Amino acid sequence: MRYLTTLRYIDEVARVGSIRKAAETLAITPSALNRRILMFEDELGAPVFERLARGVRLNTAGEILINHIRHQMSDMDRVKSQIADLSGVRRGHVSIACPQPLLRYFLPREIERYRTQHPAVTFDVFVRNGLPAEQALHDHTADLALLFEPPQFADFQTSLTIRQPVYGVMAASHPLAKQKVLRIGQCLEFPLALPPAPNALRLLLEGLAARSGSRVEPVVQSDSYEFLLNYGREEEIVTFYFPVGIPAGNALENRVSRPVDPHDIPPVLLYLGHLRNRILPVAAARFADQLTNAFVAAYECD
Amino acid sequence: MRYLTTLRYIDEVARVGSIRKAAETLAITPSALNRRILMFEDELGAPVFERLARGVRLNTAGEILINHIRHQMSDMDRVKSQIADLSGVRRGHVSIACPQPLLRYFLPREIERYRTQHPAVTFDVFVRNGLPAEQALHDHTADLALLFEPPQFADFQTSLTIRQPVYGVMAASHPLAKQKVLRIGQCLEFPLALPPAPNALRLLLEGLAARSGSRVEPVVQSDSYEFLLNYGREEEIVTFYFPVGIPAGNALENRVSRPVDPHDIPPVLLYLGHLRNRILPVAAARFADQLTNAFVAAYECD
DNA sequence: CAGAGCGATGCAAAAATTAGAGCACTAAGG
DNA sequence: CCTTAGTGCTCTAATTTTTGCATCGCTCTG
Repeated sequence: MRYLTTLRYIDEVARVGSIRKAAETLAITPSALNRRILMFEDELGAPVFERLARGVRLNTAGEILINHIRHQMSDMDRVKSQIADLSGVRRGHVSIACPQPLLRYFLPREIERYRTQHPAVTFDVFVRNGLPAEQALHDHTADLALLFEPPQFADFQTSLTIRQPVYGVMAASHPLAKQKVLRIGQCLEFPLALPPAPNALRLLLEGLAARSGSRVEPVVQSDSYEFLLNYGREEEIVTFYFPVGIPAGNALENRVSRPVDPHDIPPVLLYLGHLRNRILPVAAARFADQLTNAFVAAYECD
Repeated sequence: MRYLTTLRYIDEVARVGSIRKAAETLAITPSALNRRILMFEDELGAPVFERLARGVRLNTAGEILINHIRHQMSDMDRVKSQIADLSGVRRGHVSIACPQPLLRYFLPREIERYRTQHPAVTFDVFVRNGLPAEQALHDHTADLALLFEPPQFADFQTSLTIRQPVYGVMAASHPLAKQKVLRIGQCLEFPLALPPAPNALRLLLEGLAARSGSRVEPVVQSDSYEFLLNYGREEEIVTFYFPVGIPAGNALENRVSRPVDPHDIPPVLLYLGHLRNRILPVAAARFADQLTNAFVAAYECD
């Protein structure tokens, strides 16, 4: 949209922190870009950027403005998709920030399902959990976010909470694999593979261990579940995972998953939500509906 | 704001219903205006106006768009006032739609009070009740609205409900003036001066009368409280009014007001609110706060 | 203290928007 | 059935706005 050019420029300058650099990616001369900004500030009646020796930075007014700008731009996208929607085909774009376990099978399946119905809708999927995911909503890089950690910001609007009991994952030959339900005490006796500290599950386990006087000392630590799940085919390693990451029929290749007794570890909560006060594009709203239905059908939700 | 020019033009065309007419008030050639619109529609990928023989009219896409445009424009105003606010002085503009009784003394007093603190803030006050008031919010002619009728549209966000017991108003020489509290049965025995039908109070009285088998037959009927209150200085007329319209100390010149027993007529509700999902300009939000405080201090509120 | 990097500015060139006149069409009125 | 007034649309030339280029002055860095 042509009339948003100036706003788009300002957004880019704010992101990059330099008029010259922004000018490059915008395929425009720094001089032209600079003038646009000066004019805009003049019209606004107040400067938007602080001029520093090494570039520019948003001042307080700029922060207010950039917020408005991003809101406005994504709102225009929504309007466009809503209008395109009138003519029959659903077009549009959905951008999602979510933690890794969703990427294993739940989200791919859901997106495929959605796209068979609406092939003109495109998707962006970012691996992000907790604060970064909320941040993505905030700067409009994502329409929807899923968090394992409880929302931190007031402008995260939770639309669904999904209870995710913790599952232990191990080799099929593992001694624990014979049991239907795992007790946490047993699990902790085996070598563990765990994600590092600011992770919801990790914190939960550490809290639990601390209460019983012991400590969680994983032998393998990684921020990639991909890695954790593929490690320990031979060792008697135990790791943990969530139902959303485990296909129906327990089909993790060469690994098996067993629920941990919920009395030992309470279910972790998965939050689905979006930016408060934001009207989602049609495609995103519909996809959120579909996700909600899928979650509700498969797990306990609120 | 320069970048909003096209949007402003489209808004005007939508209001006037003709490109040529809009061009006049916008001080521009119809040809230029027409091109802007065509270009915009082209960018958008869909027409916004239906072309009729006598002008243009928004189509469905246009309805969606115009809503976005108005929202966007008033949102920019808000941002501007918020930014101006940073530099110390509170500037801005507040636009209010409210029913007549508020204009008598409550609103003038409150606005004056607000303006002594923030002289750079200007006000628009429109006499409007019920649907027209909600409509004013909807097309962004008003930031705040007060209604005696319960809100009809889902996008009216009530921020305060004020209970307004009904008062009977009559000449000081009127027989009923001797009483502290009026019974509705007594009132209905005297000639009445009332507003016409779609009025909250009128409907209330008719409902009451119907239940007791009688009918309300006013001898004088007017949609102006101004008139109703000034009529009947000599006759034994009774009319009704609300506390918000009655100055402290009961200082209606030559008239007296007495509460009707609340068991006979339940208090009428006055709703203060704004458009849902709209972030109000600083000035409007602050003024709404002040109003709320004033209402809460003087009347029963929820 | 020199150099690199930055935003601001003056001026001419390029791109865009605009005005003016005229066209094609529709709906009413005689 | 024709006229007339009103509408949106289109073409070209004129005008306004925006851009690019070269350059300045400033501030940090090494």
